[in-house]
Amino acid sequence: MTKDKIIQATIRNFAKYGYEGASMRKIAEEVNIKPASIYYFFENKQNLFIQAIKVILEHHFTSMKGTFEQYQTEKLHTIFSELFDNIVRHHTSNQEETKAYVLMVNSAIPEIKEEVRNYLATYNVWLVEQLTEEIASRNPHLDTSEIKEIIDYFIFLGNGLFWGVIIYEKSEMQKNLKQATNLMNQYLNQSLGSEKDE
Amino acid sequence: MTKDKIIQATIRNFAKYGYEGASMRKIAEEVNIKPASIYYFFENKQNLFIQAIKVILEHHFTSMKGTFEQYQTEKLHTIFSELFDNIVRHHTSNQEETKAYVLMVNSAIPEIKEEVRNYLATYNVWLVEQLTEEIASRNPHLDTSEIKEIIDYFIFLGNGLFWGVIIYEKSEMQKNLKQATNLMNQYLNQSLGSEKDE
Amino acid sequence: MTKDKIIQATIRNFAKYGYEGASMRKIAEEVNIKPASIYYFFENKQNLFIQAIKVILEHHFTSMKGTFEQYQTEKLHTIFSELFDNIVRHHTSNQEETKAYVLMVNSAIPEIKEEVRNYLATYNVWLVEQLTEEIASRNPHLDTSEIKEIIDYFIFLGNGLFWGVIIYEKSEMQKNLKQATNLMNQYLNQSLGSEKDE
Amino acid sequence: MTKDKIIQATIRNFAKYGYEGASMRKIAEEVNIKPASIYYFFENKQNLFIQAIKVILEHHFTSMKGTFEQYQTEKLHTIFSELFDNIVRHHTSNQEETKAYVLMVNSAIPEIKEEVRNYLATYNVWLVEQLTEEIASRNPHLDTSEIKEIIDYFIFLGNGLFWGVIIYEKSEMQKNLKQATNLMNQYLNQSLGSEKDE
DNA sequence: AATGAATGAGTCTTCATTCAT
DNA sequence: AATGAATGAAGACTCATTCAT
Repeated sequence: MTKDKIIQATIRNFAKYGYEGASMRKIAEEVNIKPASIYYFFENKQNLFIQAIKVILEHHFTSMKGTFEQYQTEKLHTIFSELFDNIVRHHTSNQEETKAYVLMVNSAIPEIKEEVRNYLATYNVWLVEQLTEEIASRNPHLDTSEIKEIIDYFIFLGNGLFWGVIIYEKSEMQKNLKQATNLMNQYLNQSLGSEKDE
Repeated sequence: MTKDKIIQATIRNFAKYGYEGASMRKIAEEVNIKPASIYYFFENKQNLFIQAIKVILEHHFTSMKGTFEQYQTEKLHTIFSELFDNIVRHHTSNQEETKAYVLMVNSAIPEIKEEVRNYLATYNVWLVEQLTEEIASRNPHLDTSEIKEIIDYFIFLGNGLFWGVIIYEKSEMQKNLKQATNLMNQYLNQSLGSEKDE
Repeated sequence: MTKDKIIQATIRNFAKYGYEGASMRKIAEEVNIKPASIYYFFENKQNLFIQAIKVILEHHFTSMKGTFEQYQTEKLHTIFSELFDNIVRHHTSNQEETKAYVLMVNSAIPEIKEEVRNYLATYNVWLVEQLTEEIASRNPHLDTSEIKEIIDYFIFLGNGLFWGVIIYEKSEMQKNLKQATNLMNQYLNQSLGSEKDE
Repeated sequence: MTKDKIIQATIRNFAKYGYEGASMRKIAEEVNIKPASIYYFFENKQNLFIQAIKVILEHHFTSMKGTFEQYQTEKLHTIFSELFDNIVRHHTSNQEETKAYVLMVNSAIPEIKEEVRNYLATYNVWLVEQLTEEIASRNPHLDTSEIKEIIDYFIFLGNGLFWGVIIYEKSEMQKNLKQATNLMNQYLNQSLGSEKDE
């Protein structure tokens, strides 16, 4: 479908050139249509880019949610480790979306920045909710703030992984992945005491 | 000096709008000169931006080097903790340079990307050299690969801090800073065995 | 009927934006159809506008003719006064058509200008013929050129009324209407001598 | 000077094609520069047209004021007759400005319409003030409302002349001019009684 | 050291129009 | 009778850059 192809080309061009650097002409060229035709599907450039962004963010959410649901019943160490793994996997295999995401985060277009910041907030809420439940059910003795701290460490390590994907080659990320997992396990073990977390 | 003012305006505009989004006209406006005047000091747009980038990277290097030299003689835990602290301090108090840096890393302009990648490599070599020396002198029993592993963990945690500065408010970074320090200390303690590192 | 609705929307848009400023898209929007659908009824933009113009001019002619026939048998003063009244009434209650008319008169589209100039000429001939007959029958002693002069004064005062409708509010036109009538009566009385005009 | 030439070309194009029909490219062509160069002198299209309009209106005011001052000391009949003469002379010898003026009066661009409406109001105030003084000084027995009525008749007849310039050829306007003068004199004589107005 | 004037190339966008359905 | 999809041409405007002064 033409509309989808336009979105995909927009993501590619956004990642490569940024919002201002990307041009309707180049996007059209990649879809093998004329620039004017884009305006049949999208109101204007900003609108097109916002819709492209929504696709990227939904894709990210779907990916993380899928992983979470798949490993929900495993032990905590596994859940965290698999989530780390998915962060790296998702972003390395969707490098353009990831680069676009980095550009969006500080976009000069308020609507774009807003869109991403909102997503980040929503995603965070979801993540905290899900993880809180899994941690609490496995460790009834932990209070809310202790649980929140564990999650915060997880998120912090996830940030390290994310930025790694941006500056390192895909192949180098295995090392980072192992580091994140090690540090998280180490922290978990200490934090949960000597008990097993099941 | 006009030339410096142009560089500073360029950094601000680069951070805000990216390379393509930044315009000679706006930069000139901020310096209270006419666009044509910029060409007295800089060959062209690309050249101007490359020189601005050099200023940013040198500034970063100076900052990190300063911290390193200041705490070089302290114990390892302190060195790492102070370096983390400086990462956060430098980037939060130079947000525009930091945002510009994020844009440069994947710039569509090869010369810009190259410039940053080269710096990153150089900086890394310097960091590894310095840290290797300090770690080795304090832990003669560690072999090269063990030392390298410690440094890698440090860098990984530094990446988490860096990305945090981009997406969180300045005030939230203290939590991240503590997390990085904790994890590093924990790792160091385990990695260096039960011995003191002095 | 769709075709009529298109014509009406065209008149509205012509009045508001002029020929070049009016767009097929906006016209279609006002009729709740798609631009492509207009082409089922009209060959192209110019054709559509010419047909809209014809509607405006026919409407004007019908209006003036109606008034003339209604008061044909009255005394001259009344005929002129009622015609003035109708000029004001017709144009104030069809402001869009009137504004469109003003734009047409000097349109850059030769076909449009032509259409209106032809109408103006035809209308003038009709008016002169009708008025000549009525004046002559009531004043057998007047020769052709004397009659023509009376008509010319009437037309001149009508022009003043017409332009008044364009630049003044509807409410202000009563004053103008009275002025035209006064001046015409005054002129008629002097021109026809002290005799009654019946 | 380039800027002036642009203004003149703008007036010509505005008169011929209207605001939307006139294009920066055509204007530039007539001045033998490139469209981009216009933007060195004028912020944008609207701004350019507003400045062109100001030139037209100032020109009109200068013209009317000049005539008024020249004949100020003559008897009333002469003043009115010369003002009529100047209305016709000014508008026939500046047909493009006059046509532009007609388009402005109902422009879809609020700023343009506003500009002209403001001028019309200001001009009217000036005219009424000047004429009031001259009429009053020559006819001390007239009260304000009687004076105002005379002026209103003058303005009404002026409107008829103005619209005549738009729809008739220059050569036909002599007849209109004579009609306006006759009607005004006739009205003046009746209005001022049988007395001389000096 | 700075700029007024100018421009070619390119930006996003709108427009009238077409044509298969 | 109507439209979804598409486009060539043109619109206003911006941009980096030049060059004489």
